[in-house]
Amino acid sequence: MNRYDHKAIEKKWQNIWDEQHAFHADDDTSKPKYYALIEFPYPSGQGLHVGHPRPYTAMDIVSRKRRMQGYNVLFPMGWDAFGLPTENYAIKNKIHPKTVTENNIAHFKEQMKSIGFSFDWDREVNTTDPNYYKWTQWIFLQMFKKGLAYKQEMAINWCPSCKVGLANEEVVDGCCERCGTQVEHRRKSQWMLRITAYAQRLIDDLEGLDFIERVKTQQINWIGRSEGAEVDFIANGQKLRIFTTRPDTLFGATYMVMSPEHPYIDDWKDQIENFDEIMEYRKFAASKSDFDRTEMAKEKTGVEIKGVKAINPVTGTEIPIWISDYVLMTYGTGAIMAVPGHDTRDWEFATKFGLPIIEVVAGGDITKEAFTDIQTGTMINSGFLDGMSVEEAKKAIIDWLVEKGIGERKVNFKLRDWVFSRQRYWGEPIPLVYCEHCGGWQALPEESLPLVLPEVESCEPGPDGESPLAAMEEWINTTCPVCGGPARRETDTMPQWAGSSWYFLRYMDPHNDTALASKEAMAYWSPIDWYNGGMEHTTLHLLYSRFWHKFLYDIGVVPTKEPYQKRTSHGMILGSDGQKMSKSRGNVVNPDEIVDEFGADTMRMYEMFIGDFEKAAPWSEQGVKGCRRFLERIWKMQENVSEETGYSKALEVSMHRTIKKVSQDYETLKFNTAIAAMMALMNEFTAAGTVTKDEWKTFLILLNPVAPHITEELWQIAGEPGFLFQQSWPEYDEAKTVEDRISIAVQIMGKTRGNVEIAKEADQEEALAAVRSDARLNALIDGKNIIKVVYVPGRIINIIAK
RNA sequence: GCGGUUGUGGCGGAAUUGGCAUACGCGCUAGACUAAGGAUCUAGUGUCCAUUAGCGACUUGCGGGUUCGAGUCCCGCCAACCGCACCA
Repeated sequence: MNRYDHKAIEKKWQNIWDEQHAFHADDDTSKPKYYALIEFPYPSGQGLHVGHPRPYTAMDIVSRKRRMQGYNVLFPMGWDAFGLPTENYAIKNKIHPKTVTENNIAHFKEQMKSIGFSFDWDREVNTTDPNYYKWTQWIFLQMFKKGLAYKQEMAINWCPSCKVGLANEEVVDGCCERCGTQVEHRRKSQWMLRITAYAQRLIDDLEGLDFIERVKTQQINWIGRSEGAEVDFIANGQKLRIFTTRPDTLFGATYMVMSPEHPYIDDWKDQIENFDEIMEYRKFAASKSDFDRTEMAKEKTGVEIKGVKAINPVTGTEIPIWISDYVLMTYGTGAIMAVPGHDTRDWEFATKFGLPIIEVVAGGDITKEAFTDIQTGTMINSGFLDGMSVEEAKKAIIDWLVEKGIGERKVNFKLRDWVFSRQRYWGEPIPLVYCEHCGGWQALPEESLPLVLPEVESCEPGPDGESPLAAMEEWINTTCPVCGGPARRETDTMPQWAGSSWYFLRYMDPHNDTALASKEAMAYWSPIDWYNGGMEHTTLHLLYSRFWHKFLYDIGVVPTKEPYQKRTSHGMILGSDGQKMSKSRGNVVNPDEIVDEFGADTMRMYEMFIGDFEKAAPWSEQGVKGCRRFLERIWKMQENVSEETGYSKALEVSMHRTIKKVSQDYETLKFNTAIAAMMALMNEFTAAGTVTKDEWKTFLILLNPVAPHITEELWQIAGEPGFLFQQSWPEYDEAKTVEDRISIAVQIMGKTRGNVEIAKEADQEEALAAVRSDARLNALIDGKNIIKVVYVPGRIINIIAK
């Protein structure tokens, strides 16, 4: 027996798989299909991180198992390669981002190959490839044509020193990450995608999908549907519309609050007595993010608008109008009615500024805090609503508002439209031109796609924060596709999210140049059977891609309403100090070193054994060694395989039980317990001293998805024909998963006092008899009156005796 | 703050979903083999008490409750982690 030389073995099998295109998915419609997907990575300069292989190995296990179960499996890989870090790296090192991307991809690919994933490399996609982003642009154009893409003024983070727009991530404590300058908000006209038009469907269609619950609830909460009403107040003689979820409390509205950005403020400039103060506050609010502005714990700030008043439409009372940063222009109507008696934020605000608080729902003590309970309260001080429950009052007031023509029922969503413009180079060009003559934005003809990203000398943004493309006059100046006159190209690019919103469709038919994928390929492969990814993508990528897919469904491009049938999520791998791995903490583990020293199979196994797949787990070098030891013991076991066939009597139950356990655990993300079960079986093999050929073969097949190289090698050494990865998944016999005689726990008065061995199908009488025949246990109940016996077959017998 | 989640030995974690808490692995202790062991094998290993011995007591973040029986269900606390819309 040779020693276990992981390097030679792994290289050997990886080459064989490559040469044979062993994991290529045919469009073979005679077999049932299985589409397993993991989120394609952003190929960063740091290379693969030990966190990446965790989900990849998990879905690789599922894919390898499915192939053995007779499925035609699509398990693809690609690159989500546009984005900010590449561009910043390119600027800093004066290398073209395309070159940076190519290098990073080559590195990632080599690393992935060394881990032995069964990806179908013939279907690799790359979002920065013009043949790919041609279709990203095509989808955008369809959205534009359907009115789902529109331009709007939006605030962006602006570093006045670097003269560049910043991503939220590049803003640390309100300052620029690179130079530390205080970040300002600038308004800029941006392309937006109307995801809000799909808000209700994005909630409704979750039903029937096999997504883990926390993903569903997180998406539902993010979309944030709330039912309420819009009501017109009269402010400074004109209608000022507000949204409220508590129209029942209208009688308690003692003042109004507007967002500092509300356009009425400018309209009222001449009436407002303290306009300068208002403008100052607006500037102050603009320096903060929405996140900071809405933070509950912070001290409330605000300014009263002097010189203008509002009228409460139900009481006719004149009330003051304030501005405050906690009211956002992006939610509702940008103005609220404040009911300090029954809203926590309003209560704090009113208390701080000495505004009146009126109780309109009885049941709490509004001198101490706002009473917000909607179940138990009764309406008071509310005219015709008095005596009603909150629920009844909501209906009654909305009917009243509708009748008077000053309000209506309204459903609002927290979800906001998607800011789709970036003033950056390394992204898909937006295929639109602006034509003065035609008076607006015009779509490029579809035949002219892709609109290729022009070569630039430098991808640094322009002096006013415009896209680097804005400096390319030759490229910008073009002709209008409608009138043929002069027109200018859009210089903003798309965000990285664009390419990742439909990549799973491209895998179905990656080389098609007449459609994003053929109808046949999509009909066969849709939907994705299992998509695993990080929880951090739940409310952005996962939601964005569902939105795009629904749009494509509406225009008849894709065959299903939803892209993903099943969604699961993995936990993060932390550094050995329990902290998130990061260069600055110095706790990053490089997978190459693990593969080199211990082997890919060891690393794959350790990443699956490290803990609950869905939870974060800290890396441990000792744990890696433990897995390596297990593989060494398996390697040695090859010497103890007999010529006998079938399962031996001594191991029969364990074999069936382990097949059952491992088969189930691979389906339910319990990879750690599947491996534990195989370790336990291996311990039994060791204790038995020898195993039959069939026991060995079954064991190798079960382990193959986790450790594909060593098992394939051992299969060959055992002289078995064919490749291991082409074998059939083993079956088990349920009846043979339990011993004939089993041990059950005996409790007396609820305390565990011992065990008795009984037949597996024994009834309560027999179980009790067994307890009686055990002298020690019997002594505890002898002479006592048995009041109650609880017998759970196969588990426990509990005897209550006095 | 809002939303999502987690809390079990020295460590990673397991527990058929209300039924023998601590499977499996790591670490540790002792022994074997050895020139050597940071290799391998064997045995032991929750805490406390007792030790000629156990039918002993306690234990799943903290405090209550339901139940024959609670890590699991209910109520109230505490702590930690993830996301928050231009990172991917």
